[in-house]
Amino acid sequence: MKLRPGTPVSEISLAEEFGVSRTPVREALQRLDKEKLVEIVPKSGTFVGRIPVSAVIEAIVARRALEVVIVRKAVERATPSQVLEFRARLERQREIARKNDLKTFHAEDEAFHAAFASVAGYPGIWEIIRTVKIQVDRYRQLTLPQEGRLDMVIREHKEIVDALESGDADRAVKSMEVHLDKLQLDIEVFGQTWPDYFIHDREIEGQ
Amino acid sequence: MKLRPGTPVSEISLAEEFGVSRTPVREALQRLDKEKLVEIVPKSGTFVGRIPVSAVIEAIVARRALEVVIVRKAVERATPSQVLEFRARLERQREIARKNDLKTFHAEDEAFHAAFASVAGYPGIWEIIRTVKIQVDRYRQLTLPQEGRLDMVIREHKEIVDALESGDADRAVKSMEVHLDKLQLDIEVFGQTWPDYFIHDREIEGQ
DNA sequence: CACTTCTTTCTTGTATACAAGATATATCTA
DNA sequence: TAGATATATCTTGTATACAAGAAAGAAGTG
Repeated sequence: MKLRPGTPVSEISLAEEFGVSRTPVREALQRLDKEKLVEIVPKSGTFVGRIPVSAVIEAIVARRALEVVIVRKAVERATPSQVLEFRARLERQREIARKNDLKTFHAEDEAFHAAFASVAGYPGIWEIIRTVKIQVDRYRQLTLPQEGRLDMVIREHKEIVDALESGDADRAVKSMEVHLDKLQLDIEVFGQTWPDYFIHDREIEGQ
Repeated sequence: MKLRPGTPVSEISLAEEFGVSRTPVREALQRLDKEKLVEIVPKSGTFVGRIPVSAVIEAIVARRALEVVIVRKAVERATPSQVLEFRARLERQREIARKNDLKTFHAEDEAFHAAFASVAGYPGIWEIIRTVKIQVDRYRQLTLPQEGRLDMVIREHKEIVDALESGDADRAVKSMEVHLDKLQLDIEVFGQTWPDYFIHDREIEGQ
């Protein structure tokens, strides 16, 4: 994890680093504040955002619900060429997994899911998912990557693509649910291990 | 509709109106820009956002998916006192409907749905719904309120609460789906009637 | 030594001046 | 008059100066 939650990030130091004034830095930080990636405390300082535990839980729930809708629509609209593109993606994932390149694999995984949203004609819904996913990804960066996880993910992806190709919407939805349910890890326990990195419901003010 | 889409809203005029400088106005406008409520064109001007047709369609789909999750969880977690609060809300809605106070009714309707999210323990998901809902609400302000619509809404609300009270999650979900499906109006036709108020997919750039 | 109080220094919040591009207007030219 | 061109004026983008509060440190006090 590059920047530990709670680490101060002052506007002026960022401005100097990027060679610009405080104004554009401020605007960028305000956007990040809204996405809960930083916490701006008036007259005090700006800090790398702690991960709101409840947000992670809700993000997983929300993502699941939205991806189910996406995959159902994708089955309805997918063309044969698009199905073949998914096959290509699966093969690419296998190649990346062989090299054990986690960073690239994560990017390709995200592209895989984004592709379903694109096929479904729901780019806006993917945008929502991408937003809530950020906190989940941040959380997952703290967990150790499990042995054989990549191959498991690819098998689940393949099952979804198989269902897509067969045109079986219910099966595709079921596969997607199975795939996404793997994200439900023991967050509460984890939040107690690195308490400073997380923020619990009670601490959240306003809004 | 108070401000017609496309109407220019300059930073300096807003600053004078509120008696502050451009800086805080800019920050507010940037937030609105992200929510697609205004469109900031660099070096040109800021305008009241046109309603992205595709966003409205996707918003309805996304909201439906998320509210289904919410209502299912709400049935699971609702306490008797919370059920009674919903009964009180229904009665209040009837009172407002009798006065034909559309503005208040809309606020109460939103509070009704927000209450389910609260009971479900998903305030963050409601925040997502609230965000996507904005464009839908803006669109609906352009449609004429239909005769007897309020009574219909209340009946649908009552059906959801009845299901909640009986603890029948599937029935509650079904009722919510029926309720929300009423939002699916003929958007495409409408977008052609007032073309300037809307923005179609092709016109959207970047982001 | 422990505690309180005051001062200094840091942070973000706001106002303002200037830069740069887009757009509308006026002017020139055929 | 019609069109093209140049100018003026508008907009947002950026830099900087100052204000106000928070936080950390120093100094005083028991």
